[in-house]
Amino acid sequence: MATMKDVARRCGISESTVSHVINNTRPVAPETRAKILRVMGELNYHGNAHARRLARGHSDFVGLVISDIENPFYPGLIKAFEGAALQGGFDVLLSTTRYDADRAEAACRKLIENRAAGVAVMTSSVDPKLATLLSEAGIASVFLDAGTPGRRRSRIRLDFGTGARAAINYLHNLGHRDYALVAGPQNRPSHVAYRKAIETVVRAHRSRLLVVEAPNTVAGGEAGARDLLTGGNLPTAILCSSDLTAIGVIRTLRNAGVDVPADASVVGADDIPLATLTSPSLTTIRIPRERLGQVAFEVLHAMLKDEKTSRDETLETELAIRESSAAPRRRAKST
Amino acid sequence: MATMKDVARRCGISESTVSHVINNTRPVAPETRAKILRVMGELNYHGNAHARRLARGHSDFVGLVISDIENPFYPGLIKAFEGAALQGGFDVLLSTTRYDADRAEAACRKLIENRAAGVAVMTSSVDPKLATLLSEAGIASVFLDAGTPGRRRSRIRLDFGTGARAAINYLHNLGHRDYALVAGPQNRPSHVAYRKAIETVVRAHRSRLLVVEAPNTVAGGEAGARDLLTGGNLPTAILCSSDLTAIGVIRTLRNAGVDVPADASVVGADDIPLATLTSPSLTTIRIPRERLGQVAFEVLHAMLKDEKTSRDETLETELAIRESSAAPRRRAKST
DNA sequence: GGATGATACGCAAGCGCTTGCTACCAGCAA
DNA sequence: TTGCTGGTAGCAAGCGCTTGCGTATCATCC
Repeated sequence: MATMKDVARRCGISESTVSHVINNTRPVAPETRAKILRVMGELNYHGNAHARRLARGHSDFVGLVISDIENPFYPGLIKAFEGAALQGGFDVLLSTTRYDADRAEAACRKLIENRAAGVAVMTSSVDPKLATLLSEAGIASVFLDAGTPGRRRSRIRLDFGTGARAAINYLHNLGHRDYALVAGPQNRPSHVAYRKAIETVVRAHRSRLLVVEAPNTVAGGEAGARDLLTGGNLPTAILCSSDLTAIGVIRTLRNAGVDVPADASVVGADDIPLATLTSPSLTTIRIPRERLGQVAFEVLHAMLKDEKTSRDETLETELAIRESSAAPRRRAKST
Repeated sequence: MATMKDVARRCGISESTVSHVINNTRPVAPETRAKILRVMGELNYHGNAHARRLARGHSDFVGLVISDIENPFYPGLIKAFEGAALQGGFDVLLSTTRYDADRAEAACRKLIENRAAGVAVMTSSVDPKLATLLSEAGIASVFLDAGTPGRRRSRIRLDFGTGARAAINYLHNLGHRDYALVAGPQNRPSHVAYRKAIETVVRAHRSRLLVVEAPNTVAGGEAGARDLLTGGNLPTAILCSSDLTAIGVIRTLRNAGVDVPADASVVGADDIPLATLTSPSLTTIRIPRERLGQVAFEVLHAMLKDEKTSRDETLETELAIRESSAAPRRRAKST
């Protein structure tokens, strides 16, 4: 494969001029430039990114670490992050952890070895070790709902409170007083935060809240719903840790002869694309994943421009009202 | 950031020995090795991937080019490809084209500049230019349903025939004789192939087939269904170019008072994850996307091991039977 | 007519690693 | 003693590019 030296030789000029033409980094006589460009075509020259990055001493990579690309929450986030990165002149290096701490660490090491300019860790739970690892390598990083901002390290938090308040207010106005929460695994910070938000708001409304815990999947939702059904006295409104859980809940309720939303309202979380496609479509607490991806990059970018910067952003969740919620049949519509 | 030279100096030995310890590429005395390892820890040393790749003259990157990560067809493919690549000791560089030819070309250039060992182009349509570009750069490549295999270039084809035959046989046995196809945009090779497969099989059964064309989306399915409804005499079985289309079709039919599957059976294509989650869940012609991802890497891998190799694989589609199909109500169950 | 700026380019020292070649030192057989 | 061999490790030439510094040329201006 042709190198810059080949091009230079064939043009009868020095490598540096070729380099300057390629990078537009100092003026070059039009004829010289034209000749270089022509010869580059003739030799089918393609720059060597490794050599360039080595010589420059830094790369244009930003890392994005996620849990699992098959989790419908991520594609939108990735797309937004990638879009912002591309626009900012960066390439993204994507790593998946599959919810495995070792893989997460390996991913970070890989990013360090690639001298990524910055790394966004958007996994559902993060080992604090990672933050240290990246910090010690002097790489700017941003974490989702984890760690504390500091030197070259930022954080983005999801405020479940806004969405939770909107949801409970909405349900309350419909006449609901009796809630259940199918909470996700309580070893994931986001699920803890979500649960806490719901509990706080429900308590403020002096309503009842029954909490069951279940994996963050359709099957988990089914299991959670079975738990609720066997408990007797099904709450009229069921909040879920994710949309997948909500789908499982709805399916199980319907199979048990419970109509959704007439007998029970079900509210999901995330607002994954499929939430609009199910029937009934899902009322859900929306996590702004596109915004999250975009902000993640912006935060990194800001940290790159100013070494001292560190940010602590908060993104609000909101309620998307669709068909899976309605006024309860069992209960009167006033306090 | 500490370099190999720093480590070597601090150990009082040469760089080459450090390198050999890191790569396990020649025996080193145990004490020396231990010392090096210790010092690497002390200095917080992380190898420089750029320098390594430059020195080695090749990278361990394989490229994966896809259309749009938000298309639910891709995540499973990506995951399988990545899994296989990781196992094979490669890192994957993911690029998305957003269905844009310019971006596709830019992606390939980027991969060339990164001296990717191989590139899998799994976009829904590919510009032949890309194949040339990669070939001329001497990079092994594999394309989905495009181009012809050749020097350092392979192909994977989807055989829609198997799935189409299974679907029509199944529907025929249920008593269907009157079909519609909501075909995707006929400028995409895969949609052309799919349509052709369906047409061939239906003709062999001497049944009727009405074809309408619509975008490959939920909205497209809705439009397609409206076309069918206004045509009067709705066919009893409707095949769709994708699962999203099928969802749109079902939704529109139901809104028009047509019961699925009692009045009309609807069959999707792809078998995206959500196909099991809708109600009714989707009978669909399954594209083995995990297998596709895995085979794509294997084909590349084979080409890397043997420069002369070129492969032409065919992957069969199959029928996944779920709730959106049943015997037609309108028509007797015999010929 | 020499000083002065532009303008256009070459030189060469890296960037941090890999790797073929060579060197040294036992230990041992001839 | 000489010559091998096996175990260790150093030397130095790259890999292909970037970039600070320096130089040559030439029109311009008192």
